[in-house]
Amino acid sequence: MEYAGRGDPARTMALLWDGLPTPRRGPRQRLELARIVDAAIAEADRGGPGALSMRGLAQALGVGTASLYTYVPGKAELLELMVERVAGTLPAPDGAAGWRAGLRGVATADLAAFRAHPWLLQVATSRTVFGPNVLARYEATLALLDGHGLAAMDVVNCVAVVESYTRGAASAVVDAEQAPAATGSSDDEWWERQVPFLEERMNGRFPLFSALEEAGAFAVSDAVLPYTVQRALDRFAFGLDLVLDAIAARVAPAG
Amino acid sequence: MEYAGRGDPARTMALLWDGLPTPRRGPRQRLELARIVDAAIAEADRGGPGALSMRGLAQALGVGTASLYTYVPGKAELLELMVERVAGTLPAPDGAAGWRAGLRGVATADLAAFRAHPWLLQVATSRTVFGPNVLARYEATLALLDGHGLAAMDVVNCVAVVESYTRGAASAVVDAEQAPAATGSSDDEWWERQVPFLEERMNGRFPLFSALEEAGAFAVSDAVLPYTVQRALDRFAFGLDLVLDAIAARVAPAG
DNA sequence: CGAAAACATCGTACGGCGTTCGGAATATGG
DNA sequence: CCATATTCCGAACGCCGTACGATGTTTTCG
Repeated sequence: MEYAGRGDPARTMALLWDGLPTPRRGPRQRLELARIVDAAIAEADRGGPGALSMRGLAQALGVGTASLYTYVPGKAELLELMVERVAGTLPAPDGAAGWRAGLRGVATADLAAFRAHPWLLQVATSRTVFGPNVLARYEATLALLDGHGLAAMDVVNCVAVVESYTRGAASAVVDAEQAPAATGSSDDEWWERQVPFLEERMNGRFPLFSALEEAGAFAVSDAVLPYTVQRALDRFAFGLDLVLDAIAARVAPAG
Repeated sequence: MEYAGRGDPARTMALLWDGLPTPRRGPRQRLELARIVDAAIAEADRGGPGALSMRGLAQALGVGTASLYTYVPGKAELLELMVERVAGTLPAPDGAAGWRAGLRGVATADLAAFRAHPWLLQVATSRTVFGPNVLARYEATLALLDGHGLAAMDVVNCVAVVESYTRGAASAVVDAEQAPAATGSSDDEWWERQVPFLEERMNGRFPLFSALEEAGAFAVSDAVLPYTVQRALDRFAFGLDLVLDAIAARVAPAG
C-alpha cells in the first residue's frame, strides 16, 4: 500500500493546484510536470505490481534518475499528482437522469478507472488527496444525493458505501485481470493444474458448494473474457444494484 | 499486491493439507512448518507495508535466509499458508440466530481479521487458496443463505457482495490505522498541517461539502480512536446494515 | 562397516528498489 | 563578469526475493 500525505503540505498543495514554480536562475528544465505525471501513469498502467519505478520512469523520459527529484519531492507526492490527474479525466457525476443513474455512473466510472489504472487500488484513501479535480468530483457526487430527504450524514455515508463497495468489487476484477501476468499462467492453465488435486481433496467434503455448483451458481454471463474476470464483473453488477436498492429504500422509505 | 497460485499446485496442495513431508535421510530439520507460518504472520502483522521479508523472518527464527527455501518454495506459497492458517482461527459462521446475524458475524470477523492482519488485504482473491480451513469457512458462509428461497446464483452472489463490501470498507479502516506508522505523522498532526492550505484553496469553492460539514455529516460516534479510524468504522457499520437490508429484500421480496 | 545417496544449512551474489550526496554544468541578477 | 541559484546526474547506501554451490549431517544399502 502506498501512502499519500507524507511530505510538506505546502509544497504538495502548490504542486497540486499551481504546478511547478518557474525558476529564475539555473539551467532550463528539460521536463514539464504534466509530462512526468503522464509518463508515470503510463508506466504504472503498463506493468503488473510495482511497475512504477523512479529509475524506469526516468529512463522513459530520457533523464537521469536523480533529476526527477528536482521536480517532485518523492514517489508519494508523485502518486498524489497521478491520482489528481486521473480524477480529472473521469466523466463528471451527472444527476440529470436521477440520483440512481448518477450514482451508478460514478461507480461504473470508478470501476473503469480502477481497471485502467490498477495502481489506484494501492493508494491509501485515509489521507485524501486534496487536489482540485478530486474535490470537485466528490462535491458533484454528494450533490447527486442532496435534496432527497436524507440526513446530511446519510448523504455522506451512502456515498461512502458505494465507494467502499466499488473498491472491493473492483479489486476482485483487477486481481482477476492481473493474475495471468503476475503469476505467469492463464486462468485456464491454472485451473487445469488445480482440478486433479481439488477433486482429490474436496471430494464430498463440501456438499453445499458442490450442489450450488451443480445448480449453475458459478456460471458467467458471457465467455468472451476469461472466466474469473467475467465472474467478477457479473458480481460487481449484481452487488451495485443491491446497494442502490438499499439506498433507494432509505431515500423513499415508504416505497 | 501479492499473488497466490504461482508454484507447483501439487506441492502447494500437499503443504496446505498435509504439511511437510518427513524426510528419511539427512540432517534433522531445525524448524517446523507451523512455527515458520506463525512467525511469518507475527512478522507481517508487526510492521507496516511490506514488513514481511524472508531475511527478517529467517533472523526471527534464528536460521539462515536460504534455509527457509527448504521448507517453502517461496514467499507466494508462504502467503497461502498464512491465509489458510488465519482462516482457521476465525469464528465459524453461525446461523443459529438467523442468516442476517450470521452474515453480520462473518463480515465482522472478516473486518477483525483484516485489522489484525493487514497484509490479508494485499493477497489477491482471484486465485483462491484451496486450503481446508478456507473452503470450510466458505461452505459455512454459503449455508447461512441456503434454504431461504434464493436462487443458487443469488446465494453465491449475495455472499460475494458482503465480501466485496467488507473488503472495501475494511481497506479504509486499515488505511486509517496504518497511516501514522506509514507516514510518520499522526492524524492530528497531518490535519493541522493541512488546514491552513485547505482554507486557502477550498474557500467557497465547494459549497455543498461545506454545508454538509456544517450540518455534522462528518462527525464520528466516539472520540477514543483517531478520527479517521472511527469514521471508517462508523461507515463500515452503516454500510453493512445497508447491504444486509438489501439482501433481506431479496430473501423476502414481499416484505 | 564403509560408501553412497539424500538432505539441510547457509554465505554469497545478482539485479532490482527509493532516495541521498556531492560535484559539474548552466543560466540569471546585480 | 562574477556570485548565486538552480538543474543534472553518476555513484552509493541499505534494503528486497531468490538461485547457486559448497559444506556438513544423517540414513540406507551393498
